[in-house]
Amino acid sequence: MADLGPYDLLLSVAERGSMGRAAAAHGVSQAAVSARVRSLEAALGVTLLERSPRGTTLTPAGALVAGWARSAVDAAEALEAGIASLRAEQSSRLRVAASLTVAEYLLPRWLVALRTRNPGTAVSLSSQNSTDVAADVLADRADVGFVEAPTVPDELDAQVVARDQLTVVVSPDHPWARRRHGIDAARLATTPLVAREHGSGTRSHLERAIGSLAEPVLELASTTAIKNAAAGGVAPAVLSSLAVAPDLAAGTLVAVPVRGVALHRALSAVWHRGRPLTGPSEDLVRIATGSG
Amino acid sequence: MADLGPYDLLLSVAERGSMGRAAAAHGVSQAAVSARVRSLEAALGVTLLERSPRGTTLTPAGALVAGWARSAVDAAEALEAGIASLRAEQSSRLRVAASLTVAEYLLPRWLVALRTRNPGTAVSLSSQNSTDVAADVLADRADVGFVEAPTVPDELDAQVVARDQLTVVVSPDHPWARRRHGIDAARLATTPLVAREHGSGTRSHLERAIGSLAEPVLELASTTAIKNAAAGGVAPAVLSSLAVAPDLAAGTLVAVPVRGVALHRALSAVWHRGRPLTGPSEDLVRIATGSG
DNA sequence: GTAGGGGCACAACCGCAGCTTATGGGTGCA
DNA sequence: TGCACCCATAAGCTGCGGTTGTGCCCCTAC
Repeated sequence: MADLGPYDLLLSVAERGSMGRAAAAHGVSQAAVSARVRSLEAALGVTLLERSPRGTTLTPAGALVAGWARSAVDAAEALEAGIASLRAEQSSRLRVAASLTVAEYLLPRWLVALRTRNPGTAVSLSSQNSTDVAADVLADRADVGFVEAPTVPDELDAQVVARDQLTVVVSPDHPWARRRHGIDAARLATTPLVAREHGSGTRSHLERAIGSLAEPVLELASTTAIKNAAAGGVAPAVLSSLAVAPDLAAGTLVAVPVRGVALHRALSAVWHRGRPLTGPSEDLVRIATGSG
Repeated sequence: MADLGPYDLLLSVAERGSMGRAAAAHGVSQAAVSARVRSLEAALGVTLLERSPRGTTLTPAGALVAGWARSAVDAAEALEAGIASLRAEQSSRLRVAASLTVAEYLLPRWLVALRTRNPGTAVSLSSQNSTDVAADVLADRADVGFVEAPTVPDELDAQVVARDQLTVVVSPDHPWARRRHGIDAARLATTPLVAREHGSGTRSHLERAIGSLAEPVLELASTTAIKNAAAGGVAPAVLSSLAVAPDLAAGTLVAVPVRGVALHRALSAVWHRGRPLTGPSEDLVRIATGSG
C-alpha cells in the first residue's frame, strides 16, 4: 500500500512552483524534497516534474498523477480529521454527536472544511443511533448532533442539512441491472435481499417505506460485507446512496430505480432550543448545509 | 501525511478475523502485524480491535475508523491503478486512450475493477483531447478510447458509458448559493466566471451550450486552481460534476442549478468498427457502462 | 560584464521504524 | 491431556529518509 507522503509533497511542489518552497512549507530541507520526488519518479518510471533553474512545473503525466493524488490525499485527510475527532480529549471545544451514516460518510469531510476555516478548534465525536444522539444533545453531552430521524424532540431545534437516498444495488450481471426503468415497490417487497441485521436504521427505514419485506437471503453486520455480497451476485441490497457512490462510479455495483415509493430521508442537524449555536458549531452546521 | 499501510492491514485483519491470517495474506510475519496494529492504536489513542484467543473483531470505534480507512485505501488503489497504466510498458495487452476528464476522474476506478476481474492484464493509458483519442483508435495505437465529443468518426463504433454534467459552483457565501431555484441561462451568460484557458473542452462545450460567454474574470490552467478561486469567492465557475463532487460533499463549494439550458454531455467508449472488442477491452467497457 | 541569488542535484553520515526469528502464555476442542 | 490456533514480547538487523555541506546552472540587476 502506497505511502501518500511523496504524493503530498508532489502536490505541494506543483502548487508552489518550486521544491525549495515546498520544503519550507513542510519543514524539511530542500535536499529531502529533491530526493523524495526523484525516488517517486524512479518508482513510477515516469517523469512528473519539469525542472528548470527557475522552478518546476508538472509534466502532462505529472498533472494526471497529481489529480489522482489529490483525491487520495483528500481521502486520507478526511480519515485523519475523523480520527482526530475520536480522540475525545477533555479540552475539546466542540462536541459532536452523529448517527452512523453521517459519522461515516459526511462528517470527516465537514471536519476538514471546518479545520481550514477554524484551525484551532478541537472536535470530539461520538457516534450512535439517532435517538441516542438526541439524548446526548438534550443532556448537554454534545453541542450539536446529526440525525436521520424523521422527527426530533420538541426541546431541539433542527435544520435539514442533507438528503440521503436508499438505493437498490445489484451486481452488473444481475437481470435488474438491464432494466432502465427499474422495478416497482411490490417487486422489491417480495424479493429476498442481502440486508443489515434487524434493527439497523437503514433496514427499519426501508420496512417503513414499503410496508413489508421478504425474509432476507443473508444478514450481514457491515456495509462493506453487504456490498461485496451484492457485487458477487448473491442478491440485491438496499444501502444509503452515500455508501454506494464509489461502487457505482467504479461499476462494481449498479443502481436500480424503484418506482412508486419515496426512498429518501432527511439528515438534520439538531441543537438545544434556546441554546443557540456558538461559533464553531454554527460553522459546522453551515458547512454541512452547503453540502445539501 | 498518514501512511496507509497500517490502515490497509487493519482492514485486512477486520475482514479475515485474525491477525495471523492477515499476516499470511500480506506475506509478513504475525508479529509484524501485531506490532503495527498496536502502534497504530497507540498513535490514535483508541483501541480498534477486540483481541481474544479465538481471533479479533473491530470495536465500535474501530468500525468507524475502518470505514473511513476504506475510502482512503480505495482512493489510493485508484491512484496506483492509474499509475500502473501510465508506465506504458511495451507488453501491455490493453492500450487505452482517454480524454482528460475520463482519465482523471473515471478511469482509475474502472481499472481497479478491471484488475479484480482480470488480474493479469497490463493496461497502458494515454490521455489527450477527444479528437486525438479518436485518431489513436483509428490508427490502432489504442484498443479502445473514451471521449466526450458529441460525434465520432464513421469508422468508429461508439457506446455511451456515462453522463457528465457541467455544474455551476460558487462559494457558500455567494448570493447564488441561497437561490434554491438557481439562475437562468441568460444570467450565466452575462456573468464573468473563473474559467479554464480558451480551448479547453469544458469551456468550449459551455460556450456552445449557452451561445456566448462574458469575458472571464480570471483564467487558470488547472481544475484545482479554479476550484480554489471559486471557493475563495472570486467568481462562479463551471466545472464537470465529476470534478466538483467531493467539494460539494465537503461544503466548500455549492452547486447552482441553471434553468433553461441542458448542460450535460455524454461520455462514450469508441473502438474500431469491424474490430470488435476483445476480452479485456470488452470487460473495461462493460465496467464503464455499469457506472452510468 | 559580472556578481549575486534562487533553484536543483550529489555525497557522506546518522538515527529510527519496521521486519525477522524465536519463544511464551492463553483458550478451546478432540 | 495434548494439539491447534491465537496474540504478545524480545533481540537483532536492514534500509529508508533525514540532515548538513557543496557544486553547478541560469537569470537578473547593477
